Amino acid sequence: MAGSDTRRRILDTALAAFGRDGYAATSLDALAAELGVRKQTILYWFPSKLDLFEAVVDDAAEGLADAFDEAAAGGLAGLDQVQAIVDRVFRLAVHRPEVLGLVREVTRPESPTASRLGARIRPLYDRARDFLVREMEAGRLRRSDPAMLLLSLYSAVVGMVTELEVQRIVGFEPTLRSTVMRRRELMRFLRAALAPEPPTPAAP
Amino acid sequence: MAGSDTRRRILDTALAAFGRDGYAATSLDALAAELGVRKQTILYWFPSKLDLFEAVVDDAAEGLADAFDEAAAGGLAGLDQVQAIVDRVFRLAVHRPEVLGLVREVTRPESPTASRLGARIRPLYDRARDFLVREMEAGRLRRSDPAMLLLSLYSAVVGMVTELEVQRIVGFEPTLRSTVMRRRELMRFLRAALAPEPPTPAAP
DNA sequence: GGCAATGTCTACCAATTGGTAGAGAATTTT
DNA sequence: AAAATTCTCTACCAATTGGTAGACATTGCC
Repeated sequence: MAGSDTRRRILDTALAAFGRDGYAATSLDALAAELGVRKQTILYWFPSKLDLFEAVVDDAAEGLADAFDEAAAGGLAGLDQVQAIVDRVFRLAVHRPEVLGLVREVTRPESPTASRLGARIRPLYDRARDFLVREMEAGRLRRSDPAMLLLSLYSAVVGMVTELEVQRIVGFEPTLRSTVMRRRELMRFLRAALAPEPPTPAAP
Repeated sequence: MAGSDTRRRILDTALAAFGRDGYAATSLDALAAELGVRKQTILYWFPSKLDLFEAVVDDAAEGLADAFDEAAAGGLAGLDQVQAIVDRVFRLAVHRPEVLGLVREVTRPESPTASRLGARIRPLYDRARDFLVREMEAGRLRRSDPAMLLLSLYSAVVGMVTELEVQRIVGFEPTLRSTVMRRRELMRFLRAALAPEPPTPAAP
């Protein structure tokens, strides 16, 4: 069963390449060269480039779901749970940046694979939404439209994690240290935005 | 001077195409067909595809700078100024979504044009940073690392504006109405995160 | 009218693309 | 050991890619 190992290696390398360079800029030949294998071997395991891409998307979605499951397993509440998820996504971003790069690639307007990722991610979205509603009703998070809030969170987290180049432009070399700082600052930002309103302080 | 009009049309169409489909997925032939012209006409005005792309990036950077200038011209302070800029970026995103799509394309890891956009955007960044520092010192914005804060803002705004597909996945059809809602919700988010701390309310 | 500059075109080209056909190992099954 | 299955390979291919060379038209200038 050395073959199934090949399949796994193709998926991993393809995820990295698609996530880094995008679908169009990744050629099967280049991928094969990186794998030390012929292009036809790839086409044996995946009948076409698009099929490969879809398999990669499924694979990445699974990875994301696992990460979320792990972060949600602690059964935390309110901002602590939010923090746990942010931490987990950051960790994913550090040692597998391709995954989030791929998300960015798939969520391109008019991408035919978008709905595929959507279907895989939908359960995560529903769970997150339910969580937010519950926590808002319990008064542990500030009240607001949960769907909108999720978009804000998604944008802030993925953006912060993904836009490495923007950070470089702005003068942050993405070291491990700066990543820790980024995560801390992001959490401060999120805490400020999400903390329940204080019980109407006396007017100044 | 019909030629200079052609040049302009090429830039506009290329911006739309690069911003929508990305650099690699945009072929000169397709671009030419969309323009009703032969590929060689494009190569007459821009010596190579990369040259065209760089010109497009410069063009987009100019558009962004103009938008910021316009939003900053009012000389507002604190959250009002932030809101004015967010409004302006949203307006840009509604009637020229390609521009932000291009930003996303350029800020891909290892993109050779990233530094180009960076150089063009740098003055904007410096101005924004100065503004934030000033407003924090004046007590009109919550104190925090201005560079980090800018990244948070950038991520939240661009993310919210760009990730149309994510929104579709999540069930938001991007109508004009929903865009207004998104902007409102984002501003609520930002206000909560940026408003100066209230003068320590009495402990509950 | 002649002439030079400008702009768009036709005709190619070499390289690369995703993909097909099928040979030849290696491994498993019988 | 023979046969069948599984896997990777070589050999091609048609289409598309970015780009070159140069003909042809149009325009403004003298």
